[in-house]
Amino acid sequence: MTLSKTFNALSDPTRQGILELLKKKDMTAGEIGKHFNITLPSLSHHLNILKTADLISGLRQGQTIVYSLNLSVFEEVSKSLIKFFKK
Amino acid sequence: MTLSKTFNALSDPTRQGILELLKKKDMTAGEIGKHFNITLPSLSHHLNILKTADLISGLRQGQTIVYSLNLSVFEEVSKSLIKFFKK
DNA sequence: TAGATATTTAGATAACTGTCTAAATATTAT
DNA sequence: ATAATATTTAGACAGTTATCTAAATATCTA
Repeated sequence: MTLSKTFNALSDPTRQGILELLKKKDMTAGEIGKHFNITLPSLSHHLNILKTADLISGLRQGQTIVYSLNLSVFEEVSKSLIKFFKK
Repeated sequence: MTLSKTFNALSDPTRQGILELLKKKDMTAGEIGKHFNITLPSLSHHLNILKTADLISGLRQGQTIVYSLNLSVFEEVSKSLIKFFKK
């Protein structure tokens, strides 16, 4: 995953909001959706971008899909950013 | 400046390249342009986005405009990012 | 097997973005 | 003043993106 892709995934307010929510706890798509004024298909689109950037994972549990942060990737991205800014 | 705006400014490979160059030394638009296969107007567009995001400054010195990193803003953004990822 | 619930996929559309060429502006030198 | 150099601004265009509605898929329950 390139740094550009990651920055792009992070550059949308809705996606940032999704990540902020998932920092607190894992949530289903429906639960996440209640926090934004967009339709579920639009939300699904954002979830897919975050998944493609490897920032989150979705795990089906019965009828719902539970989303969670990929903490290790988060850590890695954080390090890349610090490196980018500090060097 | 919002974090979204900053991420957006950072999400383009050309703009990342410009920042990498300016980390080394201040440069004029023309000097920067030599490192990329885009026209000067396109480059100017990217410089403007970085300026709007407050990541760089341009100072006219006679016939040329010398661009430099806004180091304090860079520092600040770096801290915001760390906070975003760590909390 | 139906029906209900949760989520995604498909397809359309308006807005945004990166790029270009041509023209404009600013400065310097003759 | 005129010409040359450096950079930006204006306007157009193709590709991408965020959004929507409608339909499809997956799971659970009766």
